[in-house]
This record gives sequence, C-alpha cells and structure tokens, in this order.
Amino acid sequence: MARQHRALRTRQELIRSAAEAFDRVGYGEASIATISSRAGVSNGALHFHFKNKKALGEAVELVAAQVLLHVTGQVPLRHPAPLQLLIDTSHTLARTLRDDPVLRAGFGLGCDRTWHSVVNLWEHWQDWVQLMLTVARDQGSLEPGVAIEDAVFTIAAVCAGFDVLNRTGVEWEARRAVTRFWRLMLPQLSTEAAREHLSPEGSGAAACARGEGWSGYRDMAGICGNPAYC
Amino acid sequence: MARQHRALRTRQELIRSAAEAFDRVGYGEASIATISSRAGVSNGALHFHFKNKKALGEAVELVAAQVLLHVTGQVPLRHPAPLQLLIDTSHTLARTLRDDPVLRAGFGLGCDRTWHSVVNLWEHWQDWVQLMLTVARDQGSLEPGVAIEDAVFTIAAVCAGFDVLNRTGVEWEARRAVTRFWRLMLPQLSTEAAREHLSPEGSGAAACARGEGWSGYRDMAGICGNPAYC
Amino acid sequence: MARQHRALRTRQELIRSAAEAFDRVGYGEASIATISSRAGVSNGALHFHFKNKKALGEAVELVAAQVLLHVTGQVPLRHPAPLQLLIDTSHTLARTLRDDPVLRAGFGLGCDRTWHSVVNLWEHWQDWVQLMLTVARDQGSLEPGVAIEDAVFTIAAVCAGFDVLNRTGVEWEARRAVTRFWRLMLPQLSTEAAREHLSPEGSGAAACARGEGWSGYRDMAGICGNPAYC
Amino acid sequence: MARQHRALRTRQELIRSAAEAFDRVGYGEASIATISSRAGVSNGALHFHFKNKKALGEAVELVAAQVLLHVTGQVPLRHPAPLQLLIDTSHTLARTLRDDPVLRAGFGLGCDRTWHSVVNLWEHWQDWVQLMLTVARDQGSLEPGVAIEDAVFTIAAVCAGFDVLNRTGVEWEARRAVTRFWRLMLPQLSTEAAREHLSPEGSGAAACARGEGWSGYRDMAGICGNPAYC
DNA sequence: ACGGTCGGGACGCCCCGTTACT
DNA sequence: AGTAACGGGGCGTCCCGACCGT
Repeated sequence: MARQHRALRTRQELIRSAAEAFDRVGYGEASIATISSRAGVSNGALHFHFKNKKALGEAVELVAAQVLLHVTGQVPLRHPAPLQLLIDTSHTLARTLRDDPVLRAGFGLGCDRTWHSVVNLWEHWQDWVQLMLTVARDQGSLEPGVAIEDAVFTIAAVCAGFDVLNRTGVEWEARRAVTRFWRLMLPQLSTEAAREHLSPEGSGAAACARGEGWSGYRDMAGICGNPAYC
Repeated sequence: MARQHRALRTRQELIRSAAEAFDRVGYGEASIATISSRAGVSNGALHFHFKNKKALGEAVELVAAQVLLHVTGQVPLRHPAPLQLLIDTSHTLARTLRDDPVLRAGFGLGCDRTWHSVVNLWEHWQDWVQLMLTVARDQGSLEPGVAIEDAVFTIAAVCAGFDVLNRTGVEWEARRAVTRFWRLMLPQLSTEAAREHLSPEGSGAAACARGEGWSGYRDMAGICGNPAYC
Repeated sequence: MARQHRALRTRQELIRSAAEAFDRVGYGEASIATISSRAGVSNGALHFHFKNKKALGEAVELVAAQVLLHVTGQVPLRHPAPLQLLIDTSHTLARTLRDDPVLRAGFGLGCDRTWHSVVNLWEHWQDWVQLMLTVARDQGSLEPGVAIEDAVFTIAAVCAGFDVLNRTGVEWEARRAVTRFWRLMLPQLSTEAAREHLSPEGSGAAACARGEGWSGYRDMAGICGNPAYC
Repeated sequence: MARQHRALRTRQELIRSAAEAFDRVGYGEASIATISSRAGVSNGALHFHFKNKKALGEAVELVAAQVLLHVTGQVPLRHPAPLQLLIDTSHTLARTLRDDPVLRAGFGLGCDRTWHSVVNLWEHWQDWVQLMLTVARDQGSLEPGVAIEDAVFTIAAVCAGFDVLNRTGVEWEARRAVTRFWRLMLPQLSTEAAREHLSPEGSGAAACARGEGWSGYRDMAGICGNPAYC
C-alpha cells in the first residue's frame, strides 16, 4: 500500500518533469535522461513506469486533457449566463495555460511537429465553445445576426493565437489580452439586453485579483487518482 | 558567372528543402542529411554554403521575412481604403502561409522551442496591422469607439491562431476561416459609412478564385537576388 | 557487487585500450570507435564510463601518474645509497616505459600537441631526480663541484631523449643506453669514495636479467582500486 | 618566368604555413584548410602544388633536413677544435630549433605518431655527433677513457630531451640548459689539455648575445632553390 | 601553368532511447 | 528500481577532386 503510494508519486513526478521538458524544448529535444533526473529518479525507474518515450508523451497529453476537462467543468445545459461563463472560462484557461506546465505541454504537443497527438485539446476547446454559444442562442442572449460557426472559429483562433504569441516571447499580460478581445467582440456577440450584465474581464475578477491562481498539483493529484493515466 | 548561378540555385534548393523539413518536423528533428538529400546535393555542399544548421535556420528565417515583406508590400500612407487593404492582405497571408513552405517555416520557427529566433515575424505582422489601423483611424474609416490596441491584439492573435489550428490537423479551409472572422469583426471595427464598401472575403476575391495562388519560387528567386541572404 | 567488479574491469580495459591507441597514433588521431572496439565493448559503454574523449585522456594521464609514483616508490629520506637508487630507478623507468603502454601513453601525451595535459609527468620525474640528488649531496656522496641544477636538467633531458629516440624508430636497447649514460656521467657526479660501490647497470641487474620485467596489469589493478581514478 | 616566381613563393608560403601548423597541433590535427588559408591561398592552390597532405608533410620534412644540413654545415675533417665545434653547433641547433618553425616541425614530425617519417633528423644529428667525436679522438682531444658510442647516445639523447621538454611547457631557457649540460659533461669528455680552450657556452657567444638569431626565410629561400623540394 | 569555386563522401565524436541483469 | 551496456544516428569536419577562369 505504502509502496503503491510511492509509485504514484514517482509517476506524478515523472509526468510533471516530462511536461516541463516538453514545454521547454519540445518533445523531440527533451531527453529522457533529463526528464528522469529532474524527476529525481533513475533511468531504469522511468522505463519501469512508462514503456516508451511515446508512452510518456501520451500520459502527459491525457493528464492535460483531464486538466482541460477540469477547467471547463461540468457544463450546465441551463446555465443562467452562458456568455459570461464562456468569458470566465476563457480567462481561467489563459491563466492555467500560463501557470500549469502540464496543460501548457498538452497544448504545445498539439502543434509539435515532433509529436503525433492522440488527443486534440484545441478541438475539445472548440467544441466546448460551440456548445456554450449554442446554449446562449437557445437562451436568447446571442445576437441573432451572428453565425455560431463564425464566432466559434474566431474565439478558438484567438485563444490559440494568444498561446502562440506567448511562446514567441512577445511580452504581454495574458489576462489583459483576453479582456481586450472580449471588450471588442462582446458588443457584436450579445444582444443589447444581455450586454450590460456581462463583464469582459470576467465575473470572478475579484478572486483572480486576490491571486488565486493555479492550484498546484493538488488538482492533478486528484486527476491522477484515475489509475488509467498515472 | 555560370558557376555563381549554379551556387545560387544550390543555395535556394537548400533553403527550400530546409524550410520544408523544418515545417514538417520542426527545427530540432530535421536532420541535415535529409535536408541536403532532399535538395539533391551532398552533405559537403550544404556545409559549404552554410556553416551550421543554425546558419541554415537563420537563412530560412531571413528569407521568410523577405517573403512577409513582399506580402505586406509597400505601405501607402495614403491608401484609399486601408481596412480593405488589411482584409486583403490577411487573406493573402493566410493563402501564402498555406502554400509557401518557407513562410510557413519562418512563422513556425518563431514558436519552435528548439530554435532561438533572430527575427519575430509575428511581431512584424502585428506592427503592420497596427500601422494599417492607425491609417484607417486618421482617415476616419475606423469606428471611434474601438481602441486600436485591442483590435491589433485580436487580429494578430486570430492570424496566429489560424496558423496553429492548421498545424493541429483540424481540417478547415483557411480562406473561409478568415472570411468568417472579418464578417464578425468588421461591423465592430469600421464606421457605418465605410462598411458598405468593404467585403470580408477580400476585394481580390475574383483573382483568388481563379486559382492565382502562390507563385512558386519565382518570387523567392527575386528575393534571393539579394546576395545578403542567399 | 559483482556488477561493480564488471564495471571496474570495463574501465580498466578501456583505459588500457585508450593508452595503447594514444601511444600508437597520438591523442587526436585515436578514434574512440577503435578504442572501444579494441577494449571489447561498445561505443555506448565507453561513454557511460567516460563523458568525453578528454575525460578518457585525463584518466589515462592520472593512471600513468600513479604508475610513475609506483615506480619511484616511497622516497626514503635516509637511503643508504641515493645515487644507486637513482640509477636503479632510471633503469626501471626505462624498462617500464618500454613495456607499459599506459605509462608510455602518459609521457607521450605530455608532448602531444593535440592534448592539453593536466599533469606533467616529466616535471614529476625531474622533481624526483632533484630530490635524490639533494639527498645525495646531504649524505656526501655527490661530488662537491657539480651544481645540482645542472645535473637535474641533464638527467631529465637524457631520460626524455631516450623516450623520444625510441619513438623515432631508432633501434637500440634502452637498458644499454641508460647504462652507457651512467657510465659516462657517474665519474663526474659521485665522489671518489662512493664511486666504487655504484654500478651503472643497476644493482638489481640480476633480477632484470632474469626477465622480471613489467608485471602486467596486476599493478594497475591495484592502482585502479583507487575509485578516484578508475 | 614571372609566373614561376609566383609559384615558388606560393610553395614556400605553403610549406611555412604547413610547418607552423604541424608544429602547433601535429600533423594529424593540422587541417589543410587552415594551412592554405594561413598561407593566403585557396584550397585548390594547395592541391595544385601538393598532391595530398602527405606530399605536403614530406616537403616540410625535406626542407627541414636541408635546414639541418645548413646548421651542421660542411664538416671539415681537419677542424682545429672539433669539440668546440660540436658545442657551438649544439647551441646553434637549440637556437634554430627554438626559432625556425620548419626545423622544429621537421623534428616534431619525427616523433609524431600521426606521421610516418621519410627522413630521420635525429639520426642525422646523431651521425654528425659521432663524426665529430671521431675527429676529436683522432685529433687527440677526446679523453681516452670514454667510449665514443656512450657519448654519442648521451649527447643525442640530451638534445632530443631538451626539445621534448620544451614542448611540455616546462619553462627554461634553452641556451642555458645546453650550457649546463656541457659544463657537466665537458670535463669527462675532453683531455685535460684541451679543456682549458673550450667554453661550454659556445665560442660564438658574443654573436649570439648580439641577437644574431635565426636568419629568417632568407636561408630557406636559398634551400628552396632546389626545385626538387619546393 | 596557375589557382579559385563548388561540391562529394567519409568518418569522428557525442548523445540518445532502449534493454538486460541484478 | 538501479547499474551497466548497446547500437543507431546527428552534426560537423576533413581531405580531396572536378570544373572553370586567367
């Protein structure tokens, strides 16, 4: 039992270390020697837990997918303000993307030519955005003139773009960039009536301002409780 | 003289081959053996023209920068319709990005963790967008309510996002995606008066529909005429 | 435990093989592929034990230094006949230099333009000669007229010269050459009284004649017991 | 004719450059690219004059042999003071060895494991020493007790040793070292009568003190007049 | 004749992912 | 779970030749 606990920890450390390495230099350039040493275990230990480098990469992707699911949360089909939820979640995504190496690695692997993804996180995100917009339309808070597909593409692209631009070293505060986007897009998207109850900087702004950022591996530990991945 | 011509050809082939390889598997994973063989020359020839793999990467980036300059063209400070020019150029960029491996490689290197860029194409593009919006504002065709910076960030991010989404394997037609974006954004950006003269699918739509896509290395040959880069 | 024994053997084989290669073609020309194959292990095994070719060279030098220390032995400050000890040791050095590839490689690296030494064996030897002559002077068996420094330089140079001349392919028996030198030099160096107890061909001549040459890697194994070097 | 003159110059530059390179890093490590560039010509030019690297090495060795011949000069069988001539020449050799890269390279190649010599300069020198001692014996200025062979070996070894020790980076002034050696050896070698006319520091000491060192490539140019070598 | 430009292969060193055997 | 070892390439360098100007 105690031993299994230790093994779990080792796997988590390995996944974290791998994610950081993938995020830093990409999948291909990340050496498993570095990964294992940064995780504080030996080469042999890594190959005990993960057959391959590929298996390790898949594990990282799967955990990242879990994290993304955790960010989007359970989608209430009858949410009172779906557009605001969309805004808030986009902010959370940007923040998590900044702070959680695993999630960042997961999205990074998605456009890493060195790696063949098994899950497409951007597609997941895109689907979720589409779902929210559909809910908004049903609920009547979406401006009738806009085509949902147009909005979905645009929103997904912007999020992906922020991520890329982050990687290129351009200096900007992600939070502000997202706010800027919504400020510009919101009037176009929402009906006049709904607009005044929406805040582009996120309704949970206060919480964020208090510094409640990424919650560390506490969450991932929960996710990793799923024996299938860790 | 004839010999110089041959060397020039070799360099161009090398740059093209390198760009394709970088685009396919990223800088780090692209082996120079593959690059040289795909260019139809030997390893020795490659190292005769480029001291390093790094030097090769820099050459690709510089040529890509030239291509981008060629896409954006000379910016006429007194353009009759800057917003339309912005739209058209964004379409051209998307198309070129789809068809020209060198440009694609150039942007790809920008977010390749394996590579340390010397030029930031996204920044160039961002600057150009900002310039156009500023011109539009001066000219009065930009809606007074929007902050230029908000728009710049959004537009740049969308373009980058389209590029990334392309890489992730999501299937969509780039042309349509760009059009979708402008259809959504334009009403917000332009004044009522200017709006009716703007077409989100690009004013040169006819030309594009005729299949006048990327013109091959004819252009690059011209660019490479500059002895500083090739 | 048994594994450590195997690793030790591998390292020893590698050092021996490297020394032979360095001695044969010099540091720069000695390919690590040859070294590892001649040691009966793979390329990877070599790099497991030695980070670099440089590290391998340093190991060879350090082991050679140990061997030299073993040849000079513990210097008894109150030796009954320091001059005879000097003579005997010079013979031993010449013999070991002929038979032990590691020591030969160590001295060879010292004047290999391809290699930057970390220890200077010739300097060590020179210091030891100086020490012996000083002891001889204190003891009164050194002719008062000779300056110690003159003798040190000469003796050191002769030893080095024998080594070089060996390498040039000139055929001569080292033993005889050393004897010739002492026969010529001894009358000048020692006092009349001491002279008749000194034999230029070495006091252990009988042992040498019996063919008790270099003892193989038995000694080196002992030296390599020191975990710092092997 | 003028062209031939130019070609001669090129060959000389090449040989000089090669000698310096060989002396610096040894034959194997000296790249012909470096050699040709340091000579101010292109790779192609080098291969026009010398078929391959080996031919270049042989040329260096032959020129060095010429230089050595120039140092030893014509041996007068009836020299008034052969021992003094020996001393003087050994000093000249040491000085030239210090100053002339070609000669140094020649001797260096002799013990370069990377290179298979075609001429053995040390043997040449050894033969010359033997000749001088024989002349001295005939003339009666050599102490009857010493065996010529003993002396030859010793003297040759000392000279070679000085050269090696120089390479190892031990700091000493060559001139003084040679003097030390003769001061020690001379009383043993020469008859009582001859001894007082011999100076260990060389009879041409004054000239040397005036700084008349190595005469530059003026000599080599003469030597290289021999079309067989250059 | 003399020499420069361009290109071809062959290795050399090092690193990496992976695997047996404890 | 860790130690030791394997084999495959990757990059860079090197020696050389083929071809073309003067």
